[in-house]
Amino acid sequence: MERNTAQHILDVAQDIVRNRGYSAFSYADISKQVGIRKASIHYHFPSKDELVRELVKRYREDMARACDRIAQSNASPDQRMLQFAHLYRDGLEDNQICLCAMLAADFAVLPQAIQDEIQAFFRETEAWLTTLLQQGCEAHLWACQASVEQEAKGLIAMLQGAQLLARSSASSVAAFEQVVYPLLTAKFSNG
Amino acid sequence: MERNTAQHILDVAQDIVRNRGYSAFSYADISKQVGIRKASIHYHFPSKDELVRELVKRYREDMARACDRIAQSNASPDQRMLQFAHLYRDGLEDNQICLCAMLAADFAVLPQAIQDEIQAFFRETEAWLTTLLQQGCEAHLWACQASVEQEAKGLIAMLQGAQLLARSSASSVAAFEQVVYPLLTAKFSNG
DNA sequence: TTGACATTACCTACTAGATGGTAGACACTT
DNA sequence: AAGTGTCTACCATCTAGTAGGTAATGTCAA
Repeated sequence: MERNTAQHILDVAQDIVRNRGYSAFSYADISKQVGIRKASIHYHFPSKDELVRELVKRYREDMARACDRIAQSNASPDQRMLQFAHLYRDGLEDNQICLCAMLAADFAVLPQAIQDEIQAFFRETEAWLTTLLQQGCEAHLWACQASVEQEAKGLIAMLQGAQLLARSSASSVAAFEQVVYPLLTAKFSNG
Repeated sequence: MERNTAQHILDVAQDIVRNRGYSAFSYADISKQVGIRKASIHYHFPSKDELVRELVKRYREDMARACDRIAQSNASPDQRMLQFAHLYRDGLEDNQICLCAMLAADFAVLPQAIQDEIQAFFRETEAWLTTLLQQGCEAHLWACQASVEQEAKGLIAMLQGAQLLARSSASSVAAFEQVVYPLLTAKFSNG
């Protein structure tokens, strides 16, 4: 049925991890949802750690692609900022938070290789957002109070935090939007 | 040896949960660190869910007390804001994030009773910070761009997010401080 | 003061079920 | 014949939770 079982496994694993965290997901869960036996998952991913490492790697690449798409659109910096925020909102529709935010919470129980992937993810995202902020500053669309790097870190912290807190709300998406969008348009709007 | 074993169990459990999350902590872990047998923990807390529910309840009360202490000090609103931020920084010294932020990540696997406690925690914290922001506005120490409530939600999101992301850094405390304090003093400082 | 009973706080020993992972057989394609 | 992808059946280990016993302490009436 599935053309590519390995990808299907990763899809399901991603759903579960983003929803319940690293420690609360098991091969049995994946097995049920993918429709193959537990042992067959080990054929594609020898160990749980391997699986999650590849999962984060893929997620990192997906995020990079999504950011590239925003950067290559001919939208204005402030519109790009909104599109970037959308990336964080979208997952909440299925009560999912950013994979790497979830794994940052589980950081203490992760093997080194996965920790490295997560750090790389945040480094890349910060770098991308820093560039965008810089562009907006240079176009005199907004002014940065602190350094551009700090502002980028702060923004990502706010987005990830809003996402995290939103899921304890009855309607996650609405909670996220009510916090993030007013603050964002107040700061990064050309009126 | 321990005067109050129940409190000792909660102390250890809090350490573990704030560090590794809900799903990655077990009665065996507590047993080792407290120095009593697994079965004895069940004497004090009949089930894992009971234990965590009481844990969150106690944490919520502790947080309320800490906020009260700040509110009753005769510091200025901007100094109070910094003291509030300190609450989030302090845990990071032992690589611990806010208990309720961790449990917000694990939200999907928690029983209803614990979910309710967590929601109550965030509601209370938001209400407290809203009051502080309002006081600063009225004293003309700062201006709120969005509504005071939204600003409070955004601030807590930023603090929780910064805490979460900081733990994937080599030196968590420094990472947190570098993000939070410049932004905070830029926004809420009377110069 | 003493004997009877209850309570507290722990223990050992156990259960059923879940966990990640392995061994080896079985089709099916190339 | 070789490789691919799946299966059944199994393993050791860990999980929360239970049953039942034990020693120490408290309570209270005769």
